[in-house]
Amino acid sequence: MTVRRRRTAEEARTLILDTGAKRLREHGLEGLNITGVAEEAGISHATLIHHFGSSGGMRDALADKMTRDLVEDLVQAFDAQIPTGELTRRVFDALAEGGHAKLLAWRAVEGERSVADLAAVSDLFQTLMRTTQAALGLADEQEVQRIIYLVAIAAIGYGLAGSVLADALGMSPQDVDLFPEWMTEHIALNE
Amino acid sequence: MTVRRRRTAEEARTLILDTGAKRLREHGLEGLNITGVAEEAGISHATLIHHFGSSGGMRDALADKMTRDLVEDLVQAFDAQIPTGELTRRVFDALAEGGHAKLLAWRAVEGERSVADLAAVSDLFQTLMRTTQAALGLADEQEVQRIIYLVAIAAIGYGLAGSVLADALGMSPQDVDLFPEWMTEHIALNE
DNA sequence: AATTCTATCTACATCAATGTCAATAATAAT
DNA sequence: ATTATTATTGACATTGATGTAGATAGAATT
Repeated sequence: MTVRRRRTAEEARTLILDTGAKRLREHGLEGLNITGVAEEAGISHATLIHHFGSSGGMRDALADKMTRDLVEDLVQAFDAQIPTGELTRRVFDALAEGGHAKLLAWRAVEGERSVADLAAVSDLFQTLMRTTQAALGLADEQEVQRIIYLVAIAAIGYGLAGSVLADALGMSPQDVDLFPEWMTEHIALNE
Repeated sequence: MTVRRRRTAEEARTLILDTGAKRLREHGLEGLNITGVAEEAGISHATLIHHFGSSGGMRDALADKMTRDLVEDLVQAFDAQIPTGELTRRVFDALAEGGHAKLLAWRAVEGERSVADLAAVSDLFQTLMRTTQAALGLADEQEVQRIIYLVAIAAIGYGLAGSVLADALGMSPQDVDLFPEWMTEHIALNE
């Protein structure tokens, strides 16, 4: 009766996951029900189940996709030949935007799986170890490891609660904006 | 017919919220349904609604309670006369344990309200500004502010993904354990 | 002992979300 | 053209969670 738009399976999956990511950003975890996602995507919920098997299947696929996106963003931030201050800023920005921090929060609060399941994350850290070691001219591997760890956890905290904490502290937007550069100088010069 | 245990309203609310906190820790957000909480608390779900009005009412009350607990833990960490390295460790520990990080993740992923709504958090930061300024002997208020901000976001990231990231980085347990002290020295000496 | 208060329960009603199934239609292949 | 494939849908069944209402039973007060 009605005209049906028939997508390839790939297109359909992409449409659904994009809609899911949007709803996670805008409505939180409650937005990730197949009924709501299907409605916003303009398809029936049965179609959604057809492509992902179940509600949980969709969420797992979404988490995988978002994790890949996050790692991709980070890799891109590291690829460029840029000063370490700018690099720190990019990592912070990567975590703060696009719902990446919400992805981490989501997986943390659910408990089961986590972002670091992905082998790409470990690879990323390996690359980062070498890059940082070269950039900072540090011989001490443990020192490099700790600095990366610090930047990583700080970036996550920043993405998750950075703006809220800045408000509570009474930091000006300029201060927040300059924070990554300040942090880089502050922690790197001390060697 | 059956024997009924009749608690005071206060006792009942405490029982319910404690059970809710436990379920959040062990089962994630899905554990926070009134049916499940009531069952684990050994009461009927109607009783739960009687005390909190609705499912959302219970969750709000739980978030409030957990926020108060978190602030209380932090205040306690700051009260003692201890070296700043130990202080950083306590902040990190406070965030990592007791589901505090999960509370933050939960509120972040839901979006609406946030921990910093509580006036106590701002008060906490005011106190902390003075304490830190005195302890580090720093005159520059902005510098103090940035250091506190750094410790705060790092502690949150640590509580949320610290162990997972440490694994991905290949850090030894000892390294993770010594990290707060290292961080304190590293960021404070540079002035 | 009688009365009041209200925490607690059982039973019921409702609603939303998940998942199944068979039919349909768009596209590709023959 | 015919056939095969499968993305898509509407209708239905099921389940679980939320909330309501009236009855019941502890505990305090009078």
